[in-house]
Amino acid sequence: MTGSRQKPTIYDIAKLSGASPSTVSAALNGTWKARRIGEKTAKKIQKIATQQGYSANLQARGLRKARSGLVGMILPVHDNRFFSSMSQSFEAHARDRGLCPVIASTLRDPQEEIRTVETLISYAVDSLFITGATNPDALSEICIAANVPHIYIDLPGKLAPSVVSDNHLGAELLSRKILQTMPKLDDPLRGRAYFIGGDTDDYASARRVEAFRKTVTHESGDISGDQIIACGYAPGQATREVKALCDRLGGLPAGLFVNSLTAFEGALSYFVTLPPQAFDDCVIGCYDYDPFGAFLQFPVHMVRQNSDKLIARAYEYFDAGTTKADLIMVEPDLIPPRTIYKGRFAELG
Amino acid sequence: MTGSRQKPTIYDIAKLSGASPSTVSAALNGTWKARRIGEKTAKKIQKIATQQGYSANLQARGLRKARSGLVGMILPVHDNRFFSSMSQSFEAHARDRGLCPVIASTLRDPQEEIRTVETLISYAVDSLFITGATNPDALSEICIAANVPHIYIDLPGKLAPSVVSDNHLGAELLSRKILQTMPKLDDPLRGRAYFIGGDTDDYASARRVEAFRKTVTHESGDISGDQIIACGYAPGQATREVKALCDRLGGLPAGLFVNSLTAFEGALSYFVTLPPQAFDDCVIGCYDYDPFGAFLQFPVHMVRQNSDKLIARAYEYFDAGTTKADLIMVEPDLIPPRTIYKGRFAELG
DNA sequence: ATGAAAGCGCTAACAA
DNA sequence: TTGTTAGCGCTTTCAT
Repeated sequence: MTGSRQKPTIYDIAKLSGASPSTVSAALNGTWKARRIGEKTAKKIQKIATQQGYSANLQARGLRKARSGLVGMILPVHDNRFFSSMSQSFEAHARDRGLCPVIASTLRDPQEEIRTVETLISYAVDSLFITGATNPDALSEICIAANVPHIYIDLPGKLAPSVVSDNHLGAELLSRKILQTMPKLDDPLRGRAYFIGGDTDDYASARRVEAFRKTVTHESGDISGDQIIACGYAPGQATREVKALCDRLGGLPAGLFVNSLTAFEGALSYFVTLPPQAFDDCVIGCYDYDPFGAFLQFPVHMVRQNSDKLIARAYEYFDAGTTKADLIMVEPDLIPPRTIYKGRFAELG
Repeated sequence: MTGSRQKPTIYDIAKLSGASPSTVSAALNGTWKARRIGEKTAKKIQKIATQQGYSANLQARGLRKARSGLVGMILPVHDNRFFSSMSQSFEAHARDRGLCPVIASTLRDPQEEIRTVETLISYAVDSLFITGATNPDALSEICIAANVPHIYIDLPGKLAPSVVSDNHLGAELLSRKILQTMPKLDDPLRGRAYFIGGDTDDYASARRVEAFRKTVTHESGDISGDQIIACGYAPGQATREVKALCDRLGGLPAGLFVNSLTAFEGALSYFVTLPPQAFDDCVIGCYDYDPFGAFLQFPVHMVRQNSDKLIARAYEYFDAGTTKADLIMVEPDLIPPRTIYKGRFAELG
């Protein structure tokens, strides 16, 4: 069994090459030119290292240099289109910078968020990306105490820079699209646009409601309180509310702004009970994107939060080395019905 | 600026408490009972540590103990329902064991897979979960050389234990369901079941085709080669092939076994061009699950690979400390049409 | 152009 | 019951 041999260290390579450990170290970590090691020495050492299957112990290096080469990200769940595409981007950008990404989900549990941030800090992550935190400021305090640069994605923190999707703009685009393309109906109540789903305590939803309000008021002169049904994100609740709305109106409204994929799923489970022609005089929009939206029996406008752009901006912020707490806005994309979006990683299944 | 202070070490705590570093170490890492440290000493130290905001430097611990407390997983992409739910399970199980999960995607690039495995090994991961590898054996060699326990998920490796979804069983269940519920049509060609999508070079698909073959032969006495259209996973290709098939048959076949979500997406982009009644005499099944399948205008049976079970079995294997290279089979679930599956993390958006 | 040696923060013998 | 000490593998002055 040769398989159980230990991994070689710089001391092993030093012995084999006749050079000292520090020379080996320099030869192998790229600093040899700066350290004025002879080219032939360096090459020789590198050759031996390769032969021996040497690779640096990154824990040891991290310990010595007090930076690990790890970048951390915390998010609520992996199992979600938005967050998983963030992971994908986060990772790609980390690789571009020679860093090793560590992504952890916290299940929207404040305790878990704190524990996770502490764990990542214990592994000496060089910086931390935080998304979907329930209590940003508590996390910032921990990071600040540990001297770890951090940035919030999609949800602003007061104590650190943040990159957020421009919810107001996205909702405005979607609202306007709905209002401008929806049919004129005789029934005044059915002829209006309705906003469904989400929680106005939530930063993102509050901004979207605000934009919906503004746009509807702008286009139709006024808006009534019952046009906004912020019934939370749970699919079941959305199902009930959409059904109640349609029962009240005697049919689908002319316009429907659905404020999240989960609410959309809920609405859909009511929609499948409807005949196809029920959708003839209704324009539907969904804030959030899922490719399957393209395959429904009725067209639906979707807003796609550009996760890659959010992540890219965050990295750029760190690259720039700026230090003041900024709020960086990223515009979302309005996706026309029946569009199958091809993203950066679209060809991979 | 108190924020820029360094993190306290056991030496700081030692000074403050009057105890020695090793006593502090034991008091703070839980080994103090075994080390026969007095309870009051331990408590005092712990109190001071908390006050000082101490947390262990896990790199240093890892270096000393030669195990990092990290568990690695590599997968092709994050941005995929199956893999992201694997991530979710992988992480939950890691947490249960007090380990820190590091998940890396390799974009189905053999070079990237190797680089990533090497990186994770350099961080001294305690074990490695590998899924969707293009060249398992090469990765095993690296892991074996570095003495890192590893396990393959969903794709068997020859040199290490593997937990795989029982593709044969899943395909058999789905095939049987399709065959037993599909309508009897007068047209003999339309009256058959067809298999579309996937690549027979691929381990999983090969097993599925095998099961489809067997089941069809068993139920209808024989099978013709043109019932199997393994046209790859690309949506575009599936669109073309489904369209060609329907053109040839003069309508949808009585049964259609679609062999992946991506192929299904492709089929759907043809289906949206069809009138709803086109689906009246066609039973559709899809190997792989997406909740949006529940919202289509026609019913579709889906097979859900139970990612949580795959991961759980893999962890159990390590827990058991067994060493021989096993092949562990996990049965997938057949999901009836219009079912919105509620998983372990279903309530989290 | 290269080597010797200290030390990053922690744990684990071994002493006491 | 607790302290002393060596050393995990690496980087980095400081010498030479």
